[in-house]
Amino acid sequence: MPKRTFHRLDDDKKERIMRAAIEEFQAHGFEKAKIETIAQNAGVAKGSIYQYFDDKRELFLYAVTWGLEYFMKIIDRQTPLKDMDVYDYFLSSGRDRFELIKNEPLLVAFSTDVASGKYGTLTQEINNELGRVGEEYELRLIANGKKRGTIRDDLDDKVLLLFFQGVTEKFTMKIVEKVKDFKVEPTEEQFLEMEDFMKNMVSLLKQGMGR
Amino acid sequence: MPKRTFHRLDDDKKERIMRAAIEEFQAHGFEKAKIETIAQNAGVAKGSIYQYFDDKRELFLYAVTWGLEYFMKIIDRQTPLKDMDVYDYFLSSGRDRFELIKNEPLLVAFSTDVASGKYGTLTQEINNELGRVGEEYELRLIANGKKRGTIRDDLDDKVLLLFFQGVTEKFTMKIVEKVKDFKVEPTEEQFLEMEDFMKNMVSLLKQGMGR
DNA sequence: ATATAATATGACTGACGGGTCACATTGTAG
DNA sequence: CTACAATGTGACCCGTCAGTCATATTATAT
Repeated sequence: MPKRTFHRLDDDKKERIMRAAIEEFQAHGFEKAKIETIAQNAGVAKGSIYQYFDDKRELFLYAVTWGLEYFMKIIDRQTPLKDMDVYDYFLSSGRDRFELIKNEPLLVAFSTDVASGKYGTLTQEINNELGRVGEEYELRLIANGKKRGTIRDDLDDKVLLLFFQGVTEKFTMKIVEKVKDFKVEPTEEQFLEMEDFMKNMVSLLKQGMGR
Repeated sequence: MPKRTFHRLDDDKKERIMRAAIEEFQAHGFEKAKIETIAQNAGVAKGSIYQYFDDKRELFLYAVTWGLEYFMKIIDRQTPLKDMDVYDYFLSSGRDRFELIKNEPLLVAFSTDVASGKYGTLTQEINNELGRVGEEYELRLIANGKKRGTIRDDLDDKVLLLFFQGVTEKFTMKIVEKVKDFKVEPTEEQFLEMEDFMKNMVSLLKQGMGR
């Protein structure tokens, strides 16, 4: 969707522009984000931005997909998408996720906002597609769990999915929030705290809060 | 926060203005919402809006609190805030909540968006205050549950709170979404479906998804 | 009925920023 | 080195709309 000219840029410049864009959109939202500021922070002229993208909307949309693809690459490298048990889903990739949030807090925060629908109709298509893909994978996790007998089979998959999503999203948000407080390098202690947090979440997923 | 002039208006006019504002903000977001449109839909002149409010921001902020107070009145009338069991929390007030969403879909959707942080820094203060109040009540529910022995006591209240919020928020959102599909008056059948949905949620809260 | 205050109105203004464009700079081919 | 294409640049243009204000209307007081 960006123009040919953008693709011909060296990777450094491309990345500088995308990060500047994401930073600006994340800080001020779509409407109040200024192209001028993005250009300045990326070290290019305002006019150049329009050599690369038709308009603000396109720049934004590409920033979203750029961020997603960036994650895809990392996540694919980290956690092979084997069919695993729901309860292992987060635990197994806990350290990786923690690293990702720690190393790319801006990208994670931006993507979280996009996913939560903060950009309204702008990202509707992307969200639909993304939701579909995510759901597909999670539904497979649930189906697997039912087969293995680790998930109760008296409830509809859709209901279980909602439950699973509700819990995991909320906990992920909490972690993102926590990581923001790490002014410097997080300690091993902080990681252990996070791991404990994850274990509690999994325990709640599994056993619920009843007694 | 609105000017004296606004408070002197008859209730009809006040309500017309607030609903027009909420409709516009909900449809287009803060930045793209036009004062002119709000004025027209409320049947007043644009200049009049500025007799009532200092600026757009104030109008928006008051619309948020107006919506909340509107809810407070209804909810207070419906569900007396007695100390009840967590698991009864939603079930007991299910029909009332359903009615509310059915009768005031716009207000519910707007408030949901505000609560989910869709308006960014604009509503930060309100959200903080609201979050504090809500959490206080929910923590009391959790503490009660622990005392009664209906909630496991091996986990931190904060963790249980997160779990509870994650599940209930997601399910509430789903209901809001479903209600939007009722083009006309919802049937008893639809209500029963909703009730069943609630029961499943409570069951998941209680027992989790493990087997 | 007249004066005065309060409120209603919509044409107008000014700021803002997305997008353009004429010109400058750099890259490439012959 | 020259010509031509591709890319870079930022001053400028122009639509939009929040907010103003001079004037009209309505309410209140005497």
